[in-house]
Amino acid sequence: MKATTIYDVAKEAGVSIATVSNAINGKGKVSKKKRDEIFKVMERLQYQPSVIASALMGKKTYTIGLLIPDVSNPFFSEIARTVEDLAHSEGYSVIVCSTDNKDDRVEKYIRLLEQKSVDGILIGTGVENADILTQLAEKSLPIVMIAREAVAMPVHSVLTDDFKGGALAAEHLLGGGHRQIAVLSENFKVTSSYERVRGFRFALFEAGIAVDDESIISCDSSIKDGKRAAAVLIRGENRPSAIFCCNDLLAIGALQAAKEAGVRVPEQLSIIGFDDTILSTVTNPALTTVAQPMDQMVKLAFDLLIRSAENTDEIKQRIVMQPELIVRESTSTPAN
Amino acid sequence: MKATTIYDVAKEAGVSIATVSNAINGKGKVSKKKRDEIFKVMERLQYQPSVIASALMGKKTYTIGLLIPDVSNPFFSEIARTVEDLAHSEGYSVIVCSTDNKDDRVEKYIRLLEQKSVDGILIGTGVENADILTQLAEKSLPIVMIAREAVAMPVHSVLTDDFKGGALAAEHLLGGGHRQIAVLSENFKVTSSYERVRGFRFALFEAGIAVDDESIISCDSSIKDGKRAAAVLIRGENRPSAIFCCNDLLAIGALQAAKEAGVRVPEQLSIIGFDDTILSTVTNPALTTVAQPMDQMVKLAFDLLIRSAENTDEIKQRIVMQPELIVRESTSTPAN
DNA sequence: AACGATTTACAAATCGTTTGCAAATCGAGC
DNA sequence: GCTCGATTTGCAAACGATTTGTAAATCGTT
Repeated sequence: MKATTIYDVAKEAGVSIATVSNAINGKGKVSKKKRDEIFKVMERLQYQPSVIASALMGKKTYTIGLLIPDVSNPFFSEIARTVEDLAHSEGYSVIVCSTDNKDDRVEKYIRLLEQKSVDGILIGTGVENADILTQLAEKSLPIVMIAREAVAMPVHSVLTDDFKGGALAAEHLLGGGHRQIAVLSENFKVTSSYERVRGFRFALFEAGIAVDDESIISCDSSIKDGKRAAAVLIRGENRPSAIFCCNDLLAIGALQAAKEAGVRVPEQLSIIGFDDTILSTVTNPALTTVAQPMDQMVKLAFDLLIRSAENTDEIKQRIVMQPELIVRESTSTPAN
Repeated sequence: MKATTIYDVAKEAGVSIATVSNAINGKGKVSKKKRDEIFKVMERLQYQPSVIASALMGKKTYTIGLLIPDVSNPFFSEIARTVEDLAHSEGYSVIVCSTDNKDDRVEKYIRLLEQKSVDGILIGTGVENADILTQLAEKSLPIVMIAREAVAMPVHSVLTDDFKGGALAAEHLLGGGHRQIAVLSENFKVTSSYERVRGFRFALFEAGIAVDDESIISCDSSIKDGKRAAAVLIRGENRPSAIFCCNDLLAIGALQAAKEAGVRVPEQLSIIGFDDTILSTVTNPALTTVAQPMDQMVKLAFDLLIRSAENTDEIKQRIVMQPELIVRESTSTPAN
């Protein structure tokens, strides 16, 4: 059975389609009597305007895209959920795209979203070449980067002060008396991780502590890889008394490596994560970590996205939020 | 700058739009010479056909909807990721909708997806009234339920034998010598949970063990609620030696309640979960749980969805998969 | 009753595709 | 060179909405 169209409603209500359209959108004047009649018919026929057709006439599609590395990663699935709630409350739907941080996927998905005429794209994954974003900007497709740096790109962005976050972690460890400290990082191409490590090292440097390069390991962002990398750190000849991990996944890997090696956390080894995902509350010991105010960030980013749909060529904003240290159980003063 | 349309390509290539369309879709015959010319122009102009316009002509939108209770819940975010990968590999995008198990949301989101002319909907959340599904079936909008029962509904479904899963958990606990057993369940309106509990109790019944009603608690599906509910069980006068939780979230709540009450898991209390999410590998002790073969299930469901788009009014299938017990560290023989 | 001033309703054009059918082109056979 | 199928191409009508300009209906005044 075909869906009912505006023609069916018009015929049934004895008016023209223009009048039905006006009644629905509250545009031109429609007498109360006809309007009531039209709504009654719409109700009876279960009429629902086709978003497709009205999008073709240049109206919005009420759909936005969300680009993230991986929805099944708790950090991003929490973002996705917040985006979704915000979006739905304003009548939008969201198409989720997991890029696995692969550049070609980023590009492919952006093209796809463009073809589908989304009203905007929220990007929470790294973007290599600014070209594609410039093209979209020219087509005035709103884009907002979230939790990722976007230097020299024609887009709004809202992110955390990752450098500061790294420093926060360093200060906490320093305060606990740690001197032998290692770092577990995601691939340095991920700017947020790079900044975190930079901030971390800077704070240590200021305190007169050096981190030798062998104690900084970078690997893929997964529990498994974190575990493997942490294992070599732990088995190494001068085992660190603390490990700073660029995200919670890596920190959990480290926790597992420690457990397997029989070293107790936090008594023999302190571990600190980043992101404050649900995972960090679930481990035992619970993970000390650095939190980003994600809900606020997402809200800001979403508003920016929707607003910039109306108000294009406005100056691109770069909003940076402050991270916060969340002390739980995985860190302490070193035993020695 | 406006996007390039099929007209631009046609004019530039010196042919009609019909020919361009044919060249793209490989429909009517187009001479090699013109086809090459057309593709060259498309390349040069960066032409991308508008999905909107072609959808209006009755073609597919290459978009599907995914209805789940909550993307930020690891069980569902893992499903979402699998769906997404499958979808993208076939050129589809997926709109994710979190329903929080609220009936009105389910209905609202389905209507929304319908308006947007998605090619199909994958439902992983409970649906109260079959009416709405019947309507969609009449409009021949393909629907597949996943991990949820759909009795008397005109849709395909692929799910786990939850009854069996519950029994598996019971047998494991029984094998460990437990006799004093409690159950932590999600709201019984969630059919999968209901079945799990039913299967669990049945297996105990067959072994001659009874679970008194006070030892079966149902609450919202979250760590916090699980913790609260488990706490009363643990503090109760005759503390169980084992708790069967209908999903991993509740099990983690139980784990936390135990930790807080100072009872050791699994020495003093065994806890078993359900779903085998990433969370169950992260806790300490790692969670014994019942796994559903989600990847397979999602693949099956997706294929059913896409295939039933072509082949409508085919008989509705109900595929049921077998659950598997995953023994980790949170269960053991009771201490007494 | 007739007038202009307002409302209200409508017909037609438009958005960017697909598609059935007619027109044009082509190659081959005589 | 002409005719006849076969093959390519293009025209024009959808698809389901929005929007604009204009005609018709309504209203209040005199």
